[in-house]
Amino acid sequence: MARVSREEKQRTHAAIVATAARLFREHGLAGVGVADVMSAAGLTHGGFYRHFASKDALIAAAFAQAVEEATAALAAADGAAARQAALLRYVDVYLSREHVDRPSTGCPLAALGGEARHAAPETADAAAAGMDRAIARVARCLPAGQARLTKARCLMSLLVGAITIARLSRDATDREAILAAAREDALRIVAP
Amino acid sequence: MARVSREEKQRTHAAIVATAARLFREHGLAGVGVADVMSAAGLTHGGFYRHFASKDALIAAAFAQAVEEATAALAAADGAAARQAALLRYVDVYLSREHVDRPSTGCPLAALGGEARHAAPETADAAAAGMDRAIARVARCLPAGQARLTKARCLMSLLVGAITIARLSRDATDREAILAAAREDALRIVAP
DNA sequence: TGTACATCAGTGAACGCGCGTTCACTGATGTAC
DNA sequence: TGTACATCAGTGAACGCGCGTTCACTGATGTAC
Repeated sequence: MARVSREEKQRTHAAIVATAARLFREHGLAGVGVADVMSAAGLTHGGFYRHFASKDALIAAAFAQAVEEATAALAAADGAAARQAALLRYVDVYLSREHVDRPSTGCPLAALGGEARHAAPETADAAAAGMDRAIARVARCLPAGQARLTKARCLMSLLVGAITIARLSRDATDREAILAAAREDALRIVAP
Repeated sequence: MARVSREEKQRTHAAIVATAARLFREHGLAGVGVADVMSAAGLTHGGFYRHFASKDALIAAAFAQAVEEATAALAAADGAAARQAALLRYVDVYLSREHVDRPSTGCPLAALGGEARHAAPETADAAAAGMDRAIARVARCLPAGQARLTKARCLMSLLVGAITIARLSRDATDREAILAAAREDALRIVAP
């Protein structure tokens, strides 16, 4: 194939990021190569550097994109009631069996938070910004006033840790128990 | 150098595991090579396979060793008062700035929990067993009866998540705030 | 207890594979006249 | 509006490096007599 139009390039760019966001969350940063992402997006690896300066730049973009998607519903909620409902749903989806079983479409903080520390500065920066954004969006959906940000930090810690631990478990009953335990405490924070 | 005595081999073995446990927690599983571990232990990489069948076998051993060390104080506490004190101290040390800054001697669940999922089955098994052991040891130090295991699962989730998130943050004040938020909730679980 | 021999922990070079990155090339897109 | 030329998205081969693993070798340890 040869040169494609500007819009086509933008579509290709978006497809690479979306594919990367999925694959990195599923197999980890070290477990996915540039060629893997490109071929999964239906391209050859040579063209990658027309879109990104390095694998780390792709990781940074994929991480930001994944955070954006995972918290979009929180940001979209308008009005006190809608916000609380959005947050309750967020917690419910977060602490679900589906989220444990399918990291590829879930929270990137839980899937990649540990690894991001060891990546290039730009990736670590993207991870830090994504984490801040996620916490801010959770905080936005908590009742105004009294320690909103503190509650959001606490809730996010609980959610990320619960999924991390549940994914490590080899026993389905234990995984459910971990989710249930976290759900109980999460609701105590969200809807006291 | 040539063949060494059996005791010397045991000492070498222990040194390799200890060095690996430190380096893996600090730089991640993919960030540390067999040669890195061996040279940090004062050896050459060729001898590695007299001790382990593969890098994954080393990771499994290092993970188990790290869990053992990180939770030894909990297992050693004897009597109701000593157990509660041990758990309070565990939470305090866990949610400290030092733990955020120095993963190399801290909890392997927080440092490697995310990555372990992508490793070989034996490594994932070691991680699962280590997680179970940590939760069991925390549960053992909670007041007997009422939902001990549930509380332990919830507490462990909170701790692992808080450190994961705090380590992502690029702002020292935010890191402290995350720890403080988690500490508050942790104490509500441990000493209601 | 002493001696001869087998074992094997540790060494350092080498192998082989994967992967990030580069590059010459193609031909459609975009632009200047 | 049409034409000539420059640009550049995507291709596929190749490069180079790192790293897990293997291997021949050394010489002290361990063992059999």
